[in-house]
Amino acid sequence: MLGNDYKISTYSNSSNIDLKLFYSGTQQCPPGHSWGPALKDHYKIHYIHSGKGIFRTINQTYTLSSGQGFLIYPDQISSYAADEADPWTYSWVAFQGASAEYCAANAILSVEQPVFTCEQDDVIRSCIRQMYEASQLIHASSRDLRLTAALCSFLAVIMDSVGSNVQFKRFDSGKDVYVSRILAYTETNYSRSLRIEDLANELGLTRKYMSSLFKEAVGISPQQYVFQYRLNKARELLKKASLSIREVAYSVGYHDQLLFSRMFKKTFGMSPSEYRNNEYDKMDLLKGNTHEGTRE
DNA sequence: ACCTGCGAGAGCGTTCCACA
DNA sequence: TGTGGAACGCTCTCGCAGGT
Repeated sequence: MLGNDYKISTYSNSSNIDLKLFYSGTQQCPPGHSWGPALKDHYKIHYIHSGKGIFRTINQTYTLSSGQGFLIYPDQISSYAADEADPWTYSWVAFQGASAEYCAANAILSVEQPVFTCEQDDVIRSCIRQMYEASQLIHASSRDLRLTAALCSFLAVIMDSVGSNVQFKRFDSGKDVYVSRILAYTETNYSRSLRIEDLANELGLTRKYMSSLFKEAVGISPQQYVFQYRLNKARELLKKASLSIREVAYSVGYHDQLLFSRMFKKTFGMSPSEYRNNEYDKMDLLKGNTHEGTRE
């Protein structure tokens, strides 16, 4: 798996909507091997085992070598290229889901700061190997759990490493503890009726002060965050044919399907059923035009 | 089963200001 | 610097009616 040859694995563990592993692999790149400039519709982390190369975003160019990595954000133009003299060997992991952004933020990565250093090459290799081995399992349910577990391990290794050498802002000051508690509370209570006032009481703050703290740290108000979190969850749930629109609405905290449809359309420009039909059309296209193992 | 339009009330964010 | 009270305007939520 991780020798000089490369193998590519594509997965379809659709049962975990919080964090979904798309594909992963390892490649010893030929000199000058490049990708982009282009967009991706998911998160993708590259980790460099050896050699050198360049990663470019819209604002920055990074020269990277072994022990470093970079995160490509969805819908952000980027490109990368292996060095002509000393091309890199890297592993990549592509993922998506409602928790993906949260994981990126916890790894102290951002669109402005997408590069990290991680000295745990062996552990990273082990995680990639686990993903590959899990993908070979026959039973879909246990395979999906193991794929997600391997992805979580991979992200945890990066979080640990980045967190240990970072000079950026972390959730450890008094204010940020409040913010992280608000985030956690939202993510565990989004499916039931959730009042900002109650949340403020829970934290022992006034609604006004809590909102200002949250907005200062996250950039949007608590209500907006809950709103976006619910609708992103709904989008994932709508991809499941077995759930009716009413059930999806109820699952993400909207006890009124009518209100849910209205909010969904306001946010995404189409009704929940239109969104679902679009997703099915996309899946039909993919089934007809692609084949396993060719995504990188 | 699902979507749209409308109106009313409740909840929320923001601003200004004050206090410890 | 951290916190909160009052007030105001905006947005969300809810309920109803009607259409596809």
